[in-house]
Amino acid sequence: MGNQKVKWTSEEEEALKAGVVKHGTGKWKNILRDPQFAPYLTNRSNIDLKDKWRNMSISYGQCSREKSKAPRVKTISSDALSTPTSQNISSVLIAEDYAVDELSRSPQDVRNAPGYNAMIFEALSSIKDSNGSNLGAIVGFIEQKHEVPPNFRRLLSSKLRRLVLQGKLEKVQNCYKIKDAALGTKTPMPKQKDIRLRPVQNSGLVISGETAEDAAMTAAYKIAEAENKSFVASEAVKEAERVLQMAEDADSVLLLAKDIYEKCSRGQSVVIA
DNA sequence: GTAGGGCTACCA
DNA sequence: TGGTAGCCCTAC
Repeated sequence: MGNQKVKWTSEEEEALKAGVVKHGTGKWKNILRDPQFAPYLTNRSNIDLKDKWRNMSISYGQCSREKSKAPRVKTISSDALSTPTSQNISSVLIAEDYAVDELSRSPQDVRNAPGYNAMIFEALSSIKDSNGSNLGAIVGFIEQKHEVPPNFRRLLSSKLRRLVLQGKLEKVQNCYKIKDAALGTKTPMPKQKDIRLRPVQNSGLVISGETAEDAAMTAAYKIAEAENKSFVASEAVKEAERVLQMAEDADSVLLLAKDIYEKCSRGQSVVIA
């Protein structure tokens, strides 16, 4: 509201990245004091550096499907980076390669997330706390049922505020609850049992007791949920295949070691290429 | 001094 | 409407 936002220049970003490589994450003051980077960061505070690094990290780890297995810049410990070695720096470079890979994804990939409104209503109606549910509880509930992006908490916070402004949710202290007026009207919690399709002449199907908008939203929610489950299942299969492959590799190595041991114990010489 | 959450301008 | 990013506040 009126506060001018100053975009980070590429020079500033490069200086920040290099500063993190040299000093480690969380050493924002040190980076600012470093004469190597200070000239590029004169307009930035240590808080700015922290926020920018957070945003960069979130952007790099954006795709939820990779979050459990791919290296993320944010996961590099500050201890490891505080004493920069070639190995540490290479970790950063690997992370940056990953970042480039992530950034090359279409923004559309990121935006094809399931309907958050539906998830929020689902969580609030399931938790059923008369005092409402706080952000953590809602995030926890949704995380249990859906794959969520790394920055989901921030997204959800924005979404909740918007719903409060729209009068669909009520915020009491730090807890959110569904406004009574919102219950049973628009943006309902999609429940399968509430959707009853009945055939009519000429037009195929209509939905009893619901508007077309409600039905569309419910359908979209269900599709998104199904796609989510399908994706999670396919990832689980891939992971299982990877583990199986690793087990087979380990077996091979074990057999080879056993073979070498037996030959050695018989006094034979073993040449390893 | 830093981390994390919230707010909000801005973009697609 | 969904999402991003910069700034601010507060707790530790």
